[in-house]
Amino acid sequence: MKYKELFAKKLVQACNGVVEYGDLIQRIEIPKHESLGDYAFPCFQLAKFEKMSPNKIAENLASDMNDPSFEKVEAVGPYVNVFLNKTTVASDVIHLVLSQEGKYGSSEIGEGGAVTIDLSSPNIAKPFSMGHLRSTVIGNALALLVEKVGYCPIRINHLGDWGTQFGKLITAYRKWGNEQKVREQTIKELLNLYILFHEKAELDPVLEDEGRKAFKELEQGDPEAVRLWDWFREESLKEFNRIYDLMGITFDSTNGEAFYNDKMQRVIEMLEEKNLLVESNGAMVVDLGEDTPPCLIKKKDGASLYATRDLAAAIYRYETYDFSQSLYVVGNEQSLHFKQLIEVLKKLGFDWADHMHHINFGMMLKDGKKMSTRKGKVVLLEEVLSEAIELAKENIEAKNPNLENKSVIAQQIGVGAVLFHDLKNDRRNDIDFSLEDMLRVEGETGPYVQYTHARACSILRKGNYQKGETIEELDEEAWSVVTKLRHFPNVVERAATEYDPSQIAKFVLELSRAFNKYYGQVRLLEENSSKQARLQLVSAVAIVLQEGLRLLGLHAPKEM
RNA sequence: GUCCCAGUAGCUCAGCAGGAUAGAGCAACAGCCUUCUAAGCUGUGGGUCGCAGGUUCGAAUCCUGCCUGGGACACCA
Repeated sequence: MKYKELFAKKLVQACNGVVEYGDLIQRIEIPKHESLGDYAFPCFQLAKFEKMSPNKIAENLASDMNDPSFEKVEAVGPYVNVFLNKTTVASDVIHLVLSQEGKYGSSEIGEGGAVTIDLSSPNIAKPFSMGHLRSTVIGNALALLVEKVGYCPIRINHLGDWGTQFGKLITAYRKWGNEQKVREQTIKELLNLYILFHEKAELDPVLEDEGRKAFKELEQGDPEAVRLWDWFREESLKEFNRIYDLMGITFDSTNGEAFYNDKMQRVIEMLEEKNLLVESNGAMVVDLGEDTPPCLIKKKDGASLYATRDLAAAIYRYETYDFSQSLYVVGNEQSLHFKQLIEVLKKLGFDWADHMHHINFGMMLKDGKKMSTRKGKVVLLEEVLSEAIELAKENIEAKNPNLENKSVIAQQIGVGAVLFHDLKNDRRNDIDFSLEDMLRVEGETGPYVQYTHARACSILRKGNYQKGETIEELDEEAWSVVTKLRHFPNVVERAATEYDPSQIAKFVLELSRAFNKYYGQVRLLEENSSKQARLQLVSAVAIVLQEGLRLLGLHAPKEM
């Protein structure tokens, strides 16, 4: 929609080019209150150029301006307020949505460039906790968003399947493990062993050394260690896939940390070649100057570290995918790590490191504190999802017992509640875990938006909606709905360029609120001359809600 | 100690490329289902925008300092 641009052009004309178009369009704002119009231009700055009061300037500008797209232009104090022509605009917007359907809001900003997205990345042999939910859900939404604006997303599940923790686990298994028990309940039993290890290690620090030694064996290919590792990995993946299926998330690659095991030597050689590797307290590090702590590359015992593997992974991704951007959806607490990673890559001469972005997010806290796997203080995602689905089922039984496909829809709603709860706020905020909040279905929630969509669909079914009618006139009450629909492409663009799915979440909430209000004020199915125009608006709302929900990874059932 | 992030209504949060009366949801209270799904809508009460300075015609928004909370800071990831 070009109405803002049109307003800016008219302003340039009205002030005889005293101020440039670029300056003007930047200052145009959307008034806080609908009663003040659709766009506003504050005249304070102009008052400095001309020797006139802002109020006077606003009056002059307003009187000089008219266009068929503008219903009214008026000066209110120091502002020029524009009211768009509702009939024209509503007709334009609704037709655009109805003709483009799911493509409405799409763009080609990305020019087909590849965007690798490192997301989810749970640790093998540990339960899939609420903490990993955030990375999974945010990463998936970003993949969908980035695709919407013309990039080609590549979802990489960088499994935590390597590292000293496996040495610890292998050590624990050798000491206290019971094969039978592990076969029966792999993850649960492995978690018990992991917790046990840390309990014992507090009393007997020698265990830590044993754990490190076991990892070293694994890294060097010791057959027995590798056998255990393979087994743990296999079983864990089975469990993770069950959860990913539930959430409808797939990956383009599940190359975890282990995949880079044979690619690290090359990185170390590159670092040596550039004389970047220095010895420090027995370890090998890259010095990053005063402001940044050095990046550890190799431990005293020669074993690799997280940074080493991530360097190899970054290079591998660049060489494999030739990405235009590389995103890492990883918690706040790893900010320093990514800063170091990017700096080391730059020291290696890789300019593309500038296109790597740490998409940080806040932690999932429990009672205001960090959850710790080591102490067994984790909330299991699968349990939360099951509860949410169960609750959705109960709601359906109570409210719409004749619904078909109850269990499918209950799953879509239950999962929707959990995902939306994670996405609706700025990703950088910490979230204190609250099952109650997560299961909520009223107010600012996923099910509220889904419900609104289902209601719109219901109207369309009952009203025998036909495509292709023209819009003569629409209710006054519909204007805020039309305005929301009109803004959708801008919201998509902003959400994508700022890596911020919450903007989509907020948008679908606002659209839902506007639509529900309209729905409450106007009897949409009343037989009169407005009916077809109304149904077209309802159809446009349903399309945009569905697309907004899709971008967040939620389903939009037609009935619920 | 150094660095990063946050502090807005009882609670959870929007708003923060400076602009017109600071907005939602939840919770509380009061209404609305013989008519389109009440997972909804309407109304009421509730705010020194952490504190103190500064920049500006104008600051919740930008700058500085302080307070409070959280996180990171070498062989975990």
